[in-house]
Parts: sequence; C-alpha cells; structure tokens
Amino acid sequence: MTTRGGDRPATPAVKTRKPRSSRTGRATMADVAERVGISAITVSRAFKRPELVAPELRQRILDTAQSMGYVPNQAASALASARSMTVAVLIPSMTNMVFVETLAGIHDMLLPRGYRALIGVTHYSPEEEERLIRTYLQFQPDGILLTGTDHTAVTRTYLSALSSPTVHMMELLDDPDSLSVGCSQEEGGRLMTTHLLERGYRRIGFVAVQLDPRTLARLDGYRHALEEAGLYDEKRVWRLPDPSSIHLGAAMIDRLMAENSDCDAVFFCNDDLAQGALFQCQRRGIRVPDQLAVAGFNDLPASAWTTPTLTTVATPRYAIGRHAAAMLLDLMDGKEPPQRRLDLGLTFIAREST
Amino acid sequence: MTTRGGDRPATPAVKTRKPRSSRTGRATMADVAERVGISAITVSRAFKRPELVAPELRQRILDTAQSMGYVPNQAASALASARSMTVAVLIPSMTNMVFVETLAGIHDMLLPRGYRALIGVTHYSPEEEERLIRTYLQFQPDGILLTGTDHTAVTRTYLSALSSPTVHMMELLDDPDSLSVGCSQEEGGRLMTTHLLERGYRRIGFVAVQLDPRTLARLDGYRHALEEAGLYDEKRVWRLPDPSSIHLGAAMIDRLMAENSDCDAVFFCNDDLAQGALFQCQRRGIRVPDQLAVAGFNDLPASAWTTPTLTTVATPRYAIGRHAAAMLLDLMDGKEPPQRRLDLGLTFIAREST
DNA sequence: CAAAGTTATGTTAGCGCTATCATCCGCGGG
DNA sequence: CCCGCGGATGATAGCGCTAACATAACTTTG
Repeated sequence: MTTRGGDRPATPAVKTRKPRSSRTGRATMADVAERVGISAITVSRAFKRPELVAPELRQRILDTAQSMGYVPNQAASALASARSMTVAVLIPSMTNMVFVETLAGIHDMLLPRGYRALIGVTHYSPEEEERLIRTYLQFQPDGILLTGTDHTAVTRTYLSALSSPTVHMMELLDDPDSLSVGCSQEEGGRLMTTHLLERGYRRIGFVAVQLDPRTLARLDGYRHALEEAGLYDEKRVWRLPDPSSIHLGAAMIDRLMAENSDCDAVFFCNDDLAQGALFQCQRRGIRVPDQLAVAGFNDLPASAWTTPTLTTVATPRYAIGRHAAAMLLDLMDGKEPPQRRLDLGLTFIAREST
Repeated sequence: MTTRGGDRPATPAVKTRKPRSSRTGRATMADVAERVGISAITVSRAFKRPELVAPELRQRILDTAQSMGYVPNQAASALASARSMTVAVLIPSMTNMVFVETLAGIHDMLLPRGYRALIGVTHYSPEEEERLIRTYLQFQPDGILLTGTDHTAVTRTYLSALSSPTVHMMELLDDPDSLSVGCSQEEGGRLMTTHLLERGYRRIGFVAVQLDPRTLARLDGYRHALEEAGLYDEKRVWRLPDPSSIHLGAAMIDRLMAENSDCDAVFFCNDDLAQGALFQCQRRGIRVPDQLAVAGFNDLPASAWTTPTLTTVATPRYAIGRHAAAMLLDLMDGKEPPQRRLDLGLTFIAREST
C-alpha cells in the first residue's frame, strides 16, 4: 500500500490521498509519514516512544517533521489516548506572592514530566472555584490541584464522581481518602502568639482580613494560645473581609489609634498588612517594638528589609507546590504516594519588630 | 434508527450500542442523546448554538446532561471544530507583579468570551520562549499573546508560518504587519531623567538589572536625556544581569558607597530595587532625597508607603493586558482591530524621594 | 534447523465531537 | 392543492491521532 524508499513518487498511491493539512493549513502526522515514506503510526512513535523506532529512521522523521513545520495536535492526541497531559491548578489569588511561589513549585515539578498546568484563579470564592472546575473539567485534566479544603458540595461531587487524582494544597486534611500537602496554619498562629507572650506582651491584638479558612485557622491558633494564658480578649480581634494589602495595614494602625486600643502588640494575619502597619508607625512616630510590637505571617521578601525588620512565620509554599505536584504525578502513574498527608512545617523568624 | 419518545426502550436499537462512556468512565454526548431520545448533534447544538434548539427540548437536554454529570470533551470539540478556545500567553516572570497584573487584564477580557489562557513563563529568555511556543502550539491555540519584541528567529518563523493571530504586549512595534499594545519604555526613562534634571540633580546614576529589552529602553531614555543636557557619564551606569529584587537594591546602595560614587540621584530601573535602596539608605542614615535622590519605575503598591515615598513612573499593565486581549479577540473573529499599534502612555508620579 | 522469541513497522478501528448536507413538518400564497 | 420556505432535527463523515493487534524480518536456542 505504501511505497517504501521511493524518493520521487512516480504514480499516485492507490487510495486517494487527502490534500496536505486540509483545514488548518498545518501539516499532519500523515503528511510527515507520506514524505518520509512510512506509515503515520511510526511518526507517532518517533515522538511518543522514540525507543521503539530505529535510530536512523527516527532521526529522519524528526528532521522531516521539523522541516515541514509539523506540530503534533494535542487535541487529537488527547482524544485518541485519553490523556490530556494537563493538570488543572486552582489558586485563590495571583497577586498574592504566596500562591505565585506555590505555582512555581508546581511548574518546576510538572513541566519536566511533560505535563502542563491550567491555572484558575478563584478569588477566594468556593462558588467561583466550582465554576472553574466545571470549565476546566472539559479539558479532561489528568489531575487536579486545589488550594485549601473549603469547597462547595457540587465541587466535591464532581471530584469524587470523576475520580481524577486530586491533591489539596496549603491546608492539611485528616480524611484518609484525601491527599494533602501543607502546613498547620493553626500552629503558625499559635507559634507567633506564644513568642509574643514570651517577649512579655500581654495585650496582643489580631488583625484578620480576607477571612479565608487559612486566616481563620491562624486566628484560632492565636485564640487558643491566649486562652491558655488567660489573656484572650475578643475586643482585640479585628475581622475584615477586604483583601490583604499594605494600604489596609496602614489604615489599621490609624484605626487602632483612633479607637484608643490598648494593644501592646498586634499580630497581622499577613506580611503585607504588617508591612503597611510598620510604614504607618514610622510615619506617625510610633516606636516599634517599644510602643507597639508588630508581627506578620508568610515572610515576604520585603519583610527582611523594613525598619524595623518584621518578625514573621515563613511558610514553605514553594515546597508545598513541588510536593503536591510530585504526589499528583505518583497518583497519575497509578502509584500510591509515600504519604497521603504531608506536613511541611513552618519556620518561625524572630526579627526586630517584636 | 433512533426510537423517538419511548421512555423505556423495549428492544435494543438496531445498531449495536457502545456501552456508556467506554474508556474514561465519563458520559458522552451520545449517552445524553440516547437518554433524551434524540441524536447527538442536537445535544451539541443545545450547548454551542442553543438558539437552534427548541427551548423546551433544550432545557430537557441541559437537565439530563447535568443529572448524568456530563462534561463536554474539549479535546474532541477542538479536533472536530478546529477551534481550541485557548490563547497562549507568554510572560517573562510570574514573581514580577507587573506581569501578573497584565495577566489579570488578559483574563478579565478573555474568560467572559469563553477563551482560556495557557500561561507560559519564559524567565526573560528568548530561547525558553521558543521552547514554550513549540510546546504550546501543540494545543493549537486560537491566538497568541507575547511579551516584548525580542524573539528568536525560529519563534518568528513559527509565528509567521502558522499565521495564528498574535499580539505583542508591553513594547510598541513599528512594523505594520505586527500588532502591539504597550507604552514607550524609552519615554519613561526620559521622563524620569528630565524630572531629576528639573529638580536640580546633575550627577544622576542609573541601575539596570535583568537587562531585558524594556530595561535597556529605559536606560536609552535616561542616556538620551542626559546627553541632551551634556551630563551623560558612563561611569554612573551600572548594568547587572541579576533579576530585580529588594535585596539587590539594598546591595547597590552599599556598592555606591563603597565605590565612593559621586551620584546625587539614582534612577533604578525597577521599583523593587528602588525600595531596597530606600530601606538601605534608612539603615545607613543616608538622607533621601537631600543626600541622595532615589527614583524607581513601575509604581508597585509599596512605593506609596516607603519612607520617604518613592518617585516613579506608573505603567498601565492591567490596561495593556485588557487591550491586547481585546485586540486578539478582534483578530480571532476575523475583524481588523481599530489600531494595530496602541500606545497606552505612562503616568509620572512625583513623590518624596526626589 | 524448526520453534520461539525480538525488533521494527504496518493495518485497522475508533476516541467524542461538529461541519455539512439532508430530511421532515407545518404553513401561506399562487 | 401544490409549491416553496423556514425552522427543527437527523445521518454521515471526518478532525488527527493512538491502542491494539497484525506482520515481517531477523535472532536466538535447544
């Protein structure tokens, strides 16, 4: 059926050949195969399972493909093989460095293995997450990476019904059926609060913004630590639904002053808030930490450079991304990952602001 | 061939029916069609061209699909229709807020129109960009958004050969065949330098890092402005290939001091560098702007809060993302966009640091 | 030296969807 | 009463690729 080795095809092949790249103008596998004088499947193999093709022929295929500007059609491949080589990744925000660094970890683990990330931003809304999941499931992702554990009922139904491998990032899950990589936000809150207590602060405030589950877990840690010390007082807790920002942190200092708060320390749920607070303290001449101690969370790059430098808790978000992706790769390979719940811990960083 | 209206199928259909969701376990369009008692194409229409299906039937199809957990297979759709509903977006970095905000603008324009972004990070390397393009072309993107104008020859070949609509972001192109949305980086550099000259500074330094084309364009603007004033001096220009960071900005202040530089002002090519410089000046007791003026570029959020606040040039990156995406949408619709070269301008922001 | 691999390649038949062209039905006008 | 028309639905044939099973040409082995 196929003329082998003939450099110049004298007569047209028996079957009527379709014109090259019928619709899109792009060369197809069949076009490359025809040019080389072999069948399409061998071209496929030259790309996907090169070890199955004789080295010489393989090189000839690759060269020909290159010269024809052939690019494999991922949609056709996905359809035929039922593998999309795509992982859906949902994060709450992209302006928050924490998640961007998580993404970097995911990318670094996934790309070398040939997987691509389809990134969705939920804006901290489980409903938005549900909508994104619905959309992204159309791409038949081979795996899913989710942030946190706060999902709608529909999302959970989708996930269990489709049985796509799924790993939850940031928070830890106790459910033995779910996979999770993260650190204990509650412990982080407790760690910082204990530190402040040790330093002698007694009227410690907490500023919670965004009010996502992780922030609330930190608040829990703070509350438990203070309750144990008999020092918890609801009036020193501020809860704001607004997104975290430097501006808001600065505004909180103004508010504390206006409200005549008696805090001798304030634990901000995020470094950018705390940075804003430090900036505003400097403006207003509030001495940190003597007059007011300031603490943050996450250890953003600028926190080591503010005046004074900021005491904070470093979260291993890059590592979380890497490990979550690694776990997912195991699952997609049909292997059971070493552990279904991976706590990567936290690092407390004492600096000048406390 | 198809039994119409029969609620309980008494006899198997004439053709042997494949079992539901043969490989992936997922329901297919045919499954939904069978359940409703219609043909697959009508289900397809109910999703893609709802106005072609009678409202009652359409609702019934949608309900049935929902109850079966049917999710359209994007790969099959893309293959059959030759439209992937995907746009490849290549940015140099994701830790740089500038590009993250550009992405946000792109998303906000693309998602409501049903397009998805496939995001690639080039790490400022044209070679990496070429590799990513090759990978992402496999997804047959309906359009491509690129950052900058510095591409490898191969990249350019790919782009012209495949004739996928492409828009360049950030920098402006004069080539009438290319589409671009951005602002003049050179003008930004000139703007700031002119400002510093007006303020009376005469020994103005420039710190260029990363050395990407945009940084170098700013440097050009700086140089031209100083040359016109007869004040350009190569010894006040620092060129470093390292990525921009607060840390590096701080280190540059140390270096200026160590080198006994005579600068009375330093124009940093990026706000994070300038912020680091301000932090370090504060640490070392260098009075800004009296002893040394500091200027940045891009207007990052923290720049309005440092002590002193930072003079900078705001770039319209969110708008650039939006407009670039809008332009691409036009192209993908086969329409000619209103303009092929869109300059969104810059905003000079004078603050305390100069 | 025949039987049983091994290695390299080919044939066939779909994956799940949509473009394209039919088909069918009811309705108004000549 | 037939024709033509528009609106709703269907049959068919691929899109470009790969899984699964041949096949052919060698190599090994008892």
